[in-house]
Amino acid sequence: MKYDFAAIETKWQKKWEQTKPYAAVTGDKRPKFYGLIEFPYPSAAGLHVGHPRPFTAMDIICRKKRMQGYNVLNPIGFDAFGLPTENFAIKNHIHPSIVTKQNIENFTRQLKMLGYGFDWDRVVDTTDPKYYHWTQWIFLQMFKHGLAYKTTMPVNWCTSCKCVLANEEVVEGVCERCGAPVIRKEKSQWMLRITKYADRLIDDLDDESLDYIERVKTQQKNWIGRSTGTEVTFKTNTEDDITVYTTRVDTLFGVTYTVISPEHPLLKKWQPLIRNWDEVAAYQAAAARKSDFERGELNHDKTGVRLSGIEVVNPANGKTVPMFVSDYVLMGYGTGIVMGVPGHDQRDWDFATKFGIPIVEVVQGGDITKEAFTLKDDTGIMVNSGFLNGMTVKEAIPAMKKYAVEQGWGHEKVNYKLRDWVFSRQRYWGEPIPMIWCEKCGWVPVPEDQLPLVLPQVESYEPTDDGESPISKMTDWVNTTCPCCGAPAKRETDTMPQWAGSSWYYLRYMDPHDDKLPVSREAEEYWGPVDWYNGGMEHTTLHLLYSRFWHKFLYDIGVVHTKEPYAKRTSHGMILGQNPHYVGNAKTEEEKQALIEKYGSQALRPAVKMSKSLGNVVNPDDVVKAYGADTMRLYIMFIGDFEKVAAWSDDAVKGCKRFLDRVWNLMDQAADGDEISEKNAPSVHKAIKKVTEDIDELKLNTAIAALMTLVNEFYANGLTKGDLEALMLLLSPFAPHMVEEMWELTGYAAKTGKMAMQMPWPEFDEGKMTASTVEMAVQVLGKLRGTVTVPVDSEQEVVVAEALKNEKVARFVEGKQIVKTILVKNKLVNLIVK
RNA sequence: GCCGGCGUGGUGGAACAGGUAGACACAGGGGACUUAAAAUCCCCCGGCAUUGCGCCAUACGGGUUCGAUUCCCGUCGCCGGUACCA
Repeated sequence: MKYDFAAIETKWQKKWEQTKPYAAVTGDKRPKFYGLIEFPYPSAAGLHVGHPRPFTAMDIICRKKRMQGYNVLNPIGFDAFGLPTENFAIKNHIHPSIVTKQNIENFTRQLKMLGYGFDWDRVVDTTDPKYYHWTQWIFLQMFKHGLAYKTTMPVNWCTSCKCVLANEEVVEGVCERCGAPVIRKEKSQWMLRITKYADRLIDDLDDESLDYIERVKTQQKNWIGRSTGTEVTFKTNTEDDITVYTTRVDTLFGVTYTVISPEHPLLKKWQPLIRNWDEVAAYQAAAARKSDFERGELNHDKTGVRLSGIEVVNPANGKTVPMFVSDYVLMGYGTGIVMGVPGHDQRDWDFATKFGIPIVEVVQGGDITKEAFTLKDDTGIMVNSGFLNGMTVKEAIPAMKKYAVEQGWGHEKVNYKLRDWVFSRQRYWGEPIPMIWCEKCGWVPVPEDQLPLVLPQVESYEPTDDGESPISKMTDWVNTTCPCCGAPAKRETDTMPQWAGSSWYYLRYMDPHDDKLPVSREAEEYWGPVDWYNGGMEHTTLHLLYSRFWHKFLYDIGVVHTKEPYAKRTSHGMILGQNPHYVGNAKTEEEKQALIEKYGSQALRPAVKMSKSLGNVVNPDDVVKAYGADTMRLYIMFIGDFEKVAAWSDDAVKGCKRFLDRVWNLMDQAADGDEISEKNAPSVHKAIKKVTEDIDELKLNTAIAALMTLVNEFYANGLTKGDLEALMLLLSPFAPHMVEEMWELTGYAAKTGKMAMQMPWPEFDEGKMTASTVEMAVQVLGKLRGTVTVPVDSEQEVVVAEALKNEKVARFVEGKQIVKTILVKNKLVNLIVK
């Protein structure tokens, strides 16, 4: 009988649809396991082969957990608000809600086609008012707790599209879509005070119960960017003192100037005192015109203007130094004013060199005529620094800090790179922010019993010329009355960013139909926290940080009972496509040269990111059609180390199909006998151990290799039905459709009354894993000279005696003395001769 | 620049509390079965020497060790994140 994957997969998918073997039961007595994958954005292009990698891995983990007796929650949903859908809708003149509905239907079809064991009764869709009701509710709680506020701040403004862009939409200083320059524009925006949680977001990462891969923790910490330094106050010749922030207070004696950011409000106040005001004002205006890109990434050339008439006094030595305005000082970090220590900070060195400012050495160890000496370790000794002279930098920092505190002009200060979260988007396809502006009462929340505040239907959802959300044109909707005083008032027309809906969706899966709370206490206490969350590296900073922040807030207001949302976080690597311009494909030297000339370093890579323009996109539909879902699942796991990038290969897929064919054909060869055969016992038990452990460690590629090895053994040794039964159970999480069909055909379904996926996971017996003899390596002076077969656990004398019988070994030992013998039990013996 | 990570056959990749490098697979070669092809089954497959009994091989150069892909120091190259954060 042939392995007819198409018919088999359709048959079993239908059966699972009807019998719902993947339903999660809240409150069940079995131990719970909540396995989560990042829900997809339902794009018009459909599922990409990148999706099945994490989805299949988590599906396998969850299937094994079910067989091990766990009550498993393995949910799926759709992160459906956002720009791509809105842009698609604008281009094709279809309402975003219709586009979304179609895309979700297509994704659902594809996900079911791949045989995932999702609980389809718990699907979450972020654009469903029943869902965003609670997204809005959480926002209101944040507002009530002082975590949401509105403020004016610069945003990215596309000069051609005339609209506000998210940072991700600005690529190298121009608009991602139209290529026009992007400038900064002041706009009033809703903000979330994530900075208030900065310390907890860092410190809780070190909790022992939190199992995140190391690079994720590091990235979170770097993003928050906590640094401990000192704030130092300098007196000036004006009525205002200035304060600077520094992490190198030890270098205070090396200060030769100070710099103020062009946006600093003090400049305006000092206008009458600044003798070259015209020059300064011109510099300010020029800086404001520059995009962040010009100011930062592109151009590190230092510019600036000296403030004529302003002088400041270094509190450490009483010396008077000048002040400059320069855009290398950021208003948003520290105090917006820095002290210039050109001897020991490269940026300051560049600036001082350009403006002819003196450079003073206060830490010995470098050559400050060539570059700044910035080392912070013990190699530098303090000089030209009064009472600090002779100390190392490490000693000088606390000494100076202590002195500054005593003198009353300095104190320790912690700073963060993390800024508050810009939460407004002037776009249509997002959750309306449920706030009302009243001239008398200010910002008033929409009463909770009026939630959800449904996104109104508009005629045009294109961005408006003035940069306001398209909803602002809906005067019927915008004009309302103040819930507080009843006076005429206006609704907020900004919507939330795409990050909003994804910040708490994992909670909704626990209790998806609740209409009183985002999640009931009962469901959350049973299912929380997520036991295992896998997602892409591209989400390890923002999404992870945002959702951890929301979760901590919900913890504070008593909605959830854990401090962290996810107990364990892993990440998968991207799937790359074959590079059509790879030099390796070239037949002749000339062709090679031509490719390198045309595509540069791109031509040197065998695999690159899939893209339509390169024509290397693989569609899961095509793979499933040609080889079946089980082959697709197997291949995407076999492709390589789960955490690393991997290149798709059409050829290699065939190998996985061949393997499944070989498994299928074993049905004809299995001899009677319900037990695991004695001959195969060591192989079977080793395979059980390997597959069990590898799934837990996310090493799905070697788990599959172990199954392939087992099948090869069966072909070599023959097998019983009992051997085949063990193989079917081990393969069931990987190739569920085929295994269920085999389970039925071999009579196990009738005998047990269960599907294979409902059987207990096989247990291995350590005692049955080893044969009676073992092959050991024999080394002479550390070099392999032969192998011997000896009884398991043989003593040294036995192994050595046997080893010396080996002709080759004997030759290398001949005429020499064995001075030492190293034995690694059942593995090798190393003879040291002289 | 800074912070992570990685460099193993023609290819994807195994093996790292130091212990037979190249599991498993793809591509390639040979054979069996076929009128033939596909499919299937069996064998070979790092390099150089030789016709098996040797030498060299885990980016490169050192070190520790009986023994290093694995640990340490240095160099080169690639990938990801981040970037005038004082």
